[in-house]
This record gives sequence, C-alpha cells and structure tokens, in this order.
Amino acid sequence: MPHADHVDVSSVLKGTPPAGTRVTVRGWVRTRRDSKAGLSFIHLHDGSSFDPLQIVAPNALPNYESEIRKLTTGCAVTATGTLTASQGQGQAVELQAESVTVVGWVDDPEGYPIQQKKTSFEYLREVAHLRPRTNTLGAIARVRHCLSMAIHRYFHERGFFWVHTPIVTASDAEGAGEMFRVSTLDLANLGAIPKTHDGRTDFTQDFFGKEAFLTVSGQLNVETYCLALSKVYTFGPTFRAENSNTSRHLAEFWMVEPEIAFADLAADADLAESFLKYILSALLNERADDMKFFADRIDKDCIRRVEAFVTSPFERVTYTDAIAALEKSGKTFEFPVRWGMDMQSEHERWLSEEYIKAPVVVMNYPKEIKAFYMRMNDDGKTVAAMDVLAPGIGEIIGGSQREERLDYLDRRLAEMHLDPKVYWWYRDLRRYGTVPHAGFGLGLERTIIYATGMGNIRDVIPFPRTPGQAAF
RNA sequence: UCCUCGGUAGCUCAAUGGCAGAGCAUCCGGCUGUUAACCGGAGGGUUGCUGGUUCGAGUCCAGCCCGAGGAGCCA
Repeated sequence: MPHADHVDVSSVLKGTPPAGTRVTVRGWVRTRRDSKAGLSFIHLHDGSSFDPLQIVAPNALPNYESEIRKLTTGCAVTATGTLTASQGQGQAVELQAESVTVVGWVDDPEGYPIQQKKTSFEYLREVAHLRPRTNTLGAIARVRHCLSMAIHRYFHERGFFWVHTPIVTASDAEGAGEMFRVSTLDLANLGAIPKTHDGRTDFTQDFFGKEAFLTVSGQLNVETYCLALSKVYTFGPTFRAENSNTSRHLAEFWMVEPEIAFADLAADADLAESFLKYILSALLNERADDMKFFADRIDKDCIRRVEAFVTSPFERVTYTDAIAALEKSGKTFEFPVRWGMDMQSEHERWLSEEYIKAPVVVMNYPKEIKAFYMRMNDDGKTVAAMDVLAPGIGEIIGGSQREERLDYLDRRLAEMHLDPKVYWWYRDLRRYGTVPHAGFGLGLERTIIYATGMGNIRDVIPFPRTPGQAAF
C-alpha cells in the first residue's frame, strides 16, 4: 500500500494523494463525536485549509478508551491510516485511522478559550495567542497571506523591484500623522536625559545623534529608488501614533506603496485599478474556501462585492465635478458641501455607493488639503492627487503624481512653513535628472476588511496595536 | 480626544432596589456513521475596581479601569 508521510489536510481534501493511500496527518482537534457503533469522529485542523479532515477512530485502537475518548477541542494529535471515501454526509474523504497519537493534551478543557460555540471577536482579542485556531482568524491568516503574495507577484511579474525602505526614520518629514519616537535616552530616569543649554532634550546625544521616529510611510524613501530603477514598491509595516479609536485604524499596519517613473496621475490611476483587480482576483481564485466562509458567516455580500469590483471599470471624476454632484444631490449632509473642503466619509460613501455605484477614482484635489509633494496642476488651485473610493468602505487608496519641478516644490514647502534643509535629499531628486513620477499607498488591512466584510480592523492583523493596547 | 452604549459562570446572555438564572462548554450516564449531533443529570459566581446611598445594591449615585459603536484624523 502506498504511504505518503505527513500530508497537509488541504492536499488530502483536494484528492492528493488519492483514496486508498496510507498517510499520516498532524494537527489539532476541532471536535470529537463518539458513536455507539464503536467509532469516534475527530475533526482535525492543521490550518492548511478552511475545512477539517474527518478521522474515523475505531474502538479497537489500543488507546481508544484511555486517550481517544478523552480528546477535547485543541488537543494536538497525529493520525495514521488509509484515506477512504466517506460513508457519511458532509465530506468526500476521511481517514480510517490505524493509530492516533496524542502529541499535546489540553490540560484545562473547561478553561480552554477556543470553544466550539460562538465567541465574540472582542473576547478572542484577549486570547490572541490562541485565536488563529478559530475558523475566522485562521481564514483571515490565509487571506492575508494570499493577498500579500499576490501583491509581490503582481509587481514582480511587471518588472517592479521591492525596495526595503527603513522602519526607523530621522526625516521628521512625511507629514502623514503623529509619529512614535525612537530613542535610547532613559525615559525611566528623567534626570539622566541630557539637556541643551536652554533646557531642551539634547538629541545629539541620542542613539542616532538626532530625533528619530518609526516611519509613517516609505514613500519619500521609495521615490529615490524610483528615480533609479523606474518601477519600485515598498511593502511593510508603518506606524501612526494618532489617538484613533475606531474599527478602521491601527497604530501599526501594513502598507503597499508603488512608485513609477515617467508617469502622470492617469498612469497612476491605471496602475491602482489594475493592481487592485489583480490581487482581489487572486483572492477569489486561491481562497474560495475561506471566502465562502466569509459569505456564509460574516458578510453574505462579500463575494458578490469583490466579483463586481474586479469586473467593473473604475469611474473617474475630478474633485470639482464630485463636489458639484454632491451639491446637486439634494441630500443633506452633516458636513455641508463646498469646494475646498476635505471630503467626509458621508460624502465619499454617497459618491461611490449612490452616485457612481462602483469604485470611483476622485482626482485633482484642492492644494490646501493635500501634502506638499503633490504636483501642482496648471490651474494653480488643485494638485494631481487621487483617492480610490470603494463602495462600502470609502477610501482604499490614496496617491498622487509627485511634484518633480524644484521651483514648484520649494514654493509649496514655503507655503506650508516646512524647512527645505530638512528635505535636502528629496530636493536633490529634483536637481539631478528629475522626471515626472507618481505612486500610491494601499492599506493591507483595509483591503482585507473590504474583501471579507470583517467589521473590525483589529481582527484582520495577528497582533493589533491600538491606543492602550500592545498585548502579546 | 469627543458622544453613546456596555462589563453577571469558561463562553454568549437574562434577572421590577428583595433567594444569583438559562443556553452552550466541562464532567458523568444514555443514544447514534456522527456533522454546531441529540437526550438526562452534576459541578461551576468576590456580578470590572474603589467608595457612597439604603433595613437591603448585579440593579441607584460618584470616581476609575476595560470593551464596543459612531465622530474627528487617515490607510
């Protein structure tokens, strides 16, 4: 009889190796049901797929009464036996066990946090070390991996280079939000912190000889490689020290930021559309099992929504036209609509959900509400910025064509009271072989929320960091 | 940070200011090629913390801690 050692549950469920093969599987018990016919049914998960493998353990096994009948949710076991077509409903294949070995017991079955019945996501956050054993968090982990790999694959196949931009940054420059300070000065011993003659903290004596922070964006750094390698992206963790307490914000989250040279805003929008459709198509293709679960238990519309997203062309509208449409909508908004305002979520939602009814790219925002590095349009009032708004979630991507003209950039720095000396290397890019270039940022966690219908961003990252919370 | 709601058994939740309850889980028994199995029984509580009002507080009051939803900020 053929014997394949240590087969993943996912392979078995896909029919590899075929029925009749003798295999060993390894994993954790999800449920155990005993039958008077002299059998126990064990649903075994190893995380490789959404569905478990059913192990049929006959009472002839030597450890049947002493161990198998005592298995509870969470026990780790290995089982060896022959794959057979299932006699029962609910699964095509099952393992007829000739041996079941307990690798690790649950020593406190009643107190084991992961139970078969519903538990709240709030509770599961308190046991983040065990929650990947649940259906939902396991599915999220696989979805997260699938999207991450699709991101790399999309760029790699198109000749983009992955640039490892730094996590620690001393350019207090990105302007994307409050930053976490990085320091080796001894905060626990305030008297030992070096001071300058006027009584301020002397950061020249800190580790980097200057103030340093956790990055809020790799964009400025990745632009330097863009102007050498043409097509680049950065993908990694970013940090915001904002005191945001919402279901859509994390202090530590993952962001993808491509940057393309010889490109304008239209090319940037094209890239964003092609990119989003690629990674979400990959999700539908590769994680159909998990997506079916999300549609069944979390958000019945999620598959339809993602399918519509990847097939419908993105609408494009200028900020000015969007404001005009909002003004003519006849709707009363909590925040009144006027040209020059930063759009509120209620406005973005109306645009994508009621007016366009599709993903929409809003372009050319007033310069007053956008960052210094965004390229000035010829009207002198707007900049070449774009946001991709998705029905049901709002802003999913923010991007822009960057200002490649040094005189324009310096004027913007002055307007925003920023010190050009701090940006010396960023300005150099405009002095030495400058070219039009553009890029955008996509939040990985928000993409997962959008695709799965999960209600809280803290449940789509393994170990969420939020104000007051950095357990695990 | 602001507004609103919440914190009771391992989990999900009840309980008019008057005996601390149910379902699931756990344990025991029954039944069954079972599928969130089913049926019967048992054990399981410092009601988030500190103070106050009251004959009496899970319930009312104050402060604090924690969580959720919404807002702002944004990805």
